[in-house]
Parts: sequence; C-alpha cells; structure tokens
Amino acid sequence: MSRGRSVLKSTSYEFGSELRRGPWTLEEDNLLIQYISCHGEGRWNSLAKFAGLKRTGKSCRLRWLNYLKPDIKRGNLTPHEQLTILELHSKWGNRWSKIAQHLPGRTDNEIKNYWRTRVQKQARQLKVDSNSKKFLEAIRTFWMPRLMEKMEQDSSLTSSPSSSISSMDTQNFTAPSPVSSQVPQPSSKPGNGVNSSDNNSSAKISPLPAESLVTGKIQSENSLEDNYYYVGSPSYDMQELEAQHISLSECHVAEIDWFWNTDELWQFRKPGEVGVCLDI
DNA sequence: AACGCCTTCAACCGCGGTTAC
DNA sequence: CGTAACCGCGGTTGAAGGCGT
Repeated sequence: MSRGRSVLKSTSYEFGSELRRGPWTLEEDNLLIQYISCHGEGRWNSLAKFAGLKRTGKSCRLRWLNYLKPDIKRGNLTPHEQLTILELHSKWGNRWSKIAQHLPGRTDNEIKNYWRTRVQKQARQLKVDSNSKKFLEAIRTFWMPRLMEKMEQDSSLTSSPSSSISSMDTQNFTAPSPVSSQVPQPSSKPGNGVNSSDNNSSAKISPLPAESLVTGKIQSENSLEDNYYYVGSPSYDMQELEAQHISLSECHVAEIDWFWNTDELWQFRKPGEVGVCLDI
C-alpha cells in the first residue's frame, strides 16, 4: 500500500486545476469506489471528471482494476497460480492480460511483476535468457513438477475437497514433460556417470530426479565442506566413497546443469565443479 | 545506528487498436 | 474516409522497505 511512487508530481489541467500523480490517497480511493458503486466502471475520463478526481482516466482505471476492485486477491501467489502462470506464459508469452483471465482475482500487473521479479530472477541466476529454450525446459522439467508437488502437499494438508487444486485437473495438466522419458539412463560403470545423450551441447539440460543421483557434501582433502554438493552416478555408494576418502576430483560428477535436492535447486556449470544453490 | 545495495510492486508511459463523430 | 478521443496492454520506473555489513 505504501509502496510505489511517493513523489507527487502534477501537470497543468484545464482551468488552472492540476492533475495529480503518484500514490493514491484514502480520500481519492473512497471517491473512486463510491462513484463506481453508483455508476459502474468504464468511460474513465469522464468518470475521473465527474467523481471529482484530479486524475487521468487512465490512472483511475489502473487504480480500480489493479487495487480497489472488490474481487482482487491479495497475498502471495499459490503454487497452483504460479504453475498456471508458467504454463500459460510458455503458451502465450507476455500476454499478461490473457494470462490474468485464467487467474481469478489476480491482475495482469501482478502477474507481470511476478514474472519479472521471480521468474526472470531465476533465469539471471542460471545465466540464461528467460525466453530461451533452455530456460523454458528448466521450468518445465524442474520448476513445474516442484510446484505440483507443493500443490499436492497443500491439498493433503488442507484435505478439503474444495481446495484450489481441484479447479485444475493436474492429471491433464500439460506443462511438465514426463521426466522419466527424458532421464538419461545412468551407467553401471563408475566413471561413466550420468551423461547427457547430446554430447554436442554443453548447455543441454539433462533432467534427473534427485533420487537417481548420489548427492553429498563435497569431500576435500581432510574435511567435509559445508553447503556444497556434488552430483555423481547412482552407481557410487556414498558411504563407500567417504570410506575410501575419494576426493571430489576423483569422483565422476554428472554432466548436468541443475538438479533438485529437497527444496533446493542446485546448479553445476560443468562436470566436477562445485554446485551453487539457487533460491526458488 | 547508519549506510548502501537489492527486491518488490504501485503507478506511469507509450503505443496500437477501437470507437465516435 | 479521416481524425480525435478513448481504452487497454505491455514495458518501465522509482520509492519503500528489507537485509547485510
């Protein structure tokens, strides 16, 4: 509420009065709400004039649609809503208003902000373009299944038949590609690891369910370092590795870019490199 | 406490499409 | 048909607040 532009600029208006800009005051909000409750929305320029608001019609429309309208939902987007945004954006791109039509109570502005602040942030962290195929693939392969897991967790917690998940049939939800079809089969030979089938493309994502990987803290010469993970072939036994004091350089690290471990997304820029945890 | 950097999001801007005259 | 006004959309801005040092 208190966020946004607070510097009140104004522009000259007819008959010497001025157009207000910047954050809306409570009085302005009340004027707008009262006027719309009596006369309905639309015809924004004349609405602004007759409601006694020294605002442009555009400004009134924006304030109403993005903030004052009674059915506006406030608060964080649910996993279900996030999933819907990711799915619809992959279909339609930056068609925010079209996407918003499928999210009752959410505005195009809110969805746009979500995309720019959360989704594009991930792309930056992964050092890929948010419109790239690679990032889209990461979303479909990693992010969407995680959101679906969260939705299932939420629905089992609430155990309400009318929970938000019920509004979308997750069985028929097309977004996440079936992971199993994309998982490269791990070799049984130590050292062969979990390679991508496409050796030409170092940028290719090789989606792997975390449970198929051996993950663990990196073992350096004499100690286990905190907060780093390596990813290895499932054919390795973690305890055996530790027992043998096999160092990171001796481990085969899978040629993957990302993997999920509990609630964390880890990025590996190249095999053998220390992973970086990204916040989702 | 003070400062600087980063993130969030309300609000503005410009443009293209639509409508009214 | 031309044009001005209006409307809606997507991109951008910038202040507030959070957070680390």
